[in-house]
Amino acid sequence: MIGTGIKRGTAELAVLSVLEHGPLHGYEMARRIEQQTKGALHFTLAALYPMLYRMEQRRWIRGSWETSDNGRRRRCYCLTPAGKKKLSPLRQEWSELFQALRRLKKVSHA
Amino acid sequence: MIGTGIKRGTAELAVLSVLEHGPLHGYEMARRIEQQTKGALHFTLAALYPMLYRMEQRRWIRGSWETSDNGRRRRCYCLTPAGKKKLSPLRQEWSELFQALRRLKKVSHA
DNA sequence: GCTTTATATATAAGATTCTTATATGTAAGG
DNA sequence: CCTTACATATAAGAATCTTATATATAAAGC
Repeated sequence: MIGTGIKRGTAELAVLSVLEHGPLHGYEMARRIEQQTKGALHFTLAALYPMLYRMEQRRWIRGSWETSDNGRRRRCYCLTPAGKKKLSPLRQEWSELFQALRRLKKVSHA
Repeated sequence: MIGTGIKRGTAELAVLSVLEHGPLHGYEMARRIEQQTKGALHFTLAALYPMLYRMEQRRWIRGSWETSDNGRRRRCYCLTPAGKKKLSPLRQEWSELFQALRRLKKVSHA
């Protein structure tokens, strides 16, 4: 597993990525992210909920209260057009970061 | 450039990477990281110094005061054996994180 | 001589974010 | 019943980051 919780800063990308597939509520997001990364990424729920709130303030995602079949209330989030637009440059940014770190390794080995 | 400052959490890896090449002081570390990553990674010095202090507390690096040729005092840091040992698993961890994020993209596109 | 830029480190204040623990409540399985 | 899974949330404190400021020397330009 990657450290404890999720590596700082990668959480937003992970959330946007799973939401790209379709609307989800917090608990399920955490479950899928953990499952789809085979346990490599683990969300702490207490860190996830405030983060979803912040992302909603920024209008990257939009939440609405739903009542599921079994009567449980839950907050369902979907990507906004703005959030969708952020995804591509955000991935690009992370990709550049990785390359930069690799470059740093190579040079320091030279 | 990657956001402002350096992406959270990657700073430690960057510092250990440049120190692998040989001892350096803070200012020079920041300069080299920026240069070697072609400006992709930028250190804010006010964030760097406390971080070096923390890494020293953890015994990953060791600092000593030096007086350079031109009479300026500066704190020179080198990797400890413990720090060297951390480098490999730390790189592994980041590599796994990247793979996990890619996996998340693929699945969400499926 | 004076000013600016580069070198070099550091701290303070405030904002943000993370961790750990706790609270709440329903539903399903044993 | 009791435990686990579902589902969200907050509080307290720790850790970290940003912006601004302080200090001081040296080199370069004018």
